[in-house]
Amino acid sequence: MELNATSRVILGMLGRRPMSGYDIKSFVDRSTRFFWAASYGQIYPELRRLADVGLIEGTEEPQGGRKRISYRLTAAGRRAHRDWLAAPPQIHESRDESLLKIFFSDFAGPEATIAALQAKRDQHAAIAERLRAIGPQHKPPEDSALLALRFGIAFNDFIVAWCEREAETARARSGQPSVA
Amino acid sequence: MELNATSRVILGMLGRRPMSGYDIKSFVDRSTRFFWAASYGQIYPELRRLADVGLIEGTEEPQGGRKRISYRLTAAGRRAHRDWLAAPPQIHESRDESLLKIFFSDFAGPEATIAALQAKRDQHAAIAERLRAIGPQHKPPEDSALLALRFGIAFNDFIVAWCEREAETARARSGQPSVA
DNA sequence: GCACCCATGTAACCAGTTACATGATTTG
DNA sequence: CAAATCATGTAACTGGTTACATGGGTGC
Repeated sequence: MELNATSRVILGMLGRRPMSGYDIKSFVDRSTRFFWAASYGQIYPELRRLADVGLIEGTEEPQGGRKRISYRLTAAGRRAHRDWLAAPPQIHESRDESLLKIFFSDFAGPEATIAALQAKRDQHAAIAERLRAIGPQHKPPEDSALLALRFGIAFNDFIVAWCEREAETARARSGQPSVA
Repeated sequence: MELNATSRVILGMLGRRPMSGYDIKSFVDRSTRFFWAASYGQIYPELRRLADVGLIEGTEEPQGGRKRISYRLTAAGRRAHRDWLAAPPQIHESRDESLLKIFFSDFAGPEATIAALQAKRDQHAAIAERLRAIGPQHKPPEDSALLALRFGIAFNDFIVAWCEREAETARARSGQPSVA
């Protein structure tokens, strides 16, 4: 029963605590979004499929007249999630337009390379800032989730520093003195 | 005339030199693949579309009885490419299964977190190695392409070091002494 | 002669986003 | 009472990969 990409994050989230589809979506948006997104169009059909194959089970828990289905892992679901965790990671895709621009930038001259480096710098500085902002709000929920957050921050900070350094040397090379 | 994602890499490649669809595909596979992939199923239809809207033009240059269409940028294509380079980067997507595993790893206990860190480390060490291998083969073709390569290497090296550091502290925390 | 590379192209499929429909509840 | 939020769900679309079909050229 080949699990697809979205089911990984669903199983993972339900491994933390029972959740509704809505909960999963909003939690993903506040946590894994930067390296693993999911939309309603994926989540709801996938929840049904996972329930059909017995990896999760849903119980209706309406809040007043507002319907709500809370899902949790079954024993088989816990096993599947554990097995996935133990298996070597496969997927590592990225589409990085800022890096593509750097790659091609000398088509428009050395100033374009510097501009592309600065644009990338700014982009990652903004992400690092957003990641820092979500840090304190969740008080230590689970260790490894915070570890992933720390990774995101460290990693974006690294890119900011790298871009600054390279822009500096590129600026120096193209004759313009560095700071003033 | 909204350009799609694949057309960016096509325009960029043709900005370096005239190429066939086959050339583009194999060059992408040896260069931008890690941060911007493209498949034949995207490239060939897109070449036709770009030619239809006048951003590129193709000339048939059969090599013996083997057919071959070489494409190059038109003036409009050069303009479009330059405009794109100058615009702020938008797309920055990633799907990182190794980080998702770190995120969820404490579901299976602290040893699982350490294992996930090591798995991520190994993955990026392998990528860094592959990037280093392609470095010298292309002797400085264009500066900014090499800059992007250097970015890939630095960035993967950083992740390797980060994972090692975190695995170390995690190991120390879980009682097992670090090296021996 | 076989395997492999050059070269173009498409059909079938899969994954995923966007935008909408629907409706209850809460909050200002 | 309006707007935001909770909540589920789907249809239409977009983007993309995989796998195949086709055929000539090159090297062993």
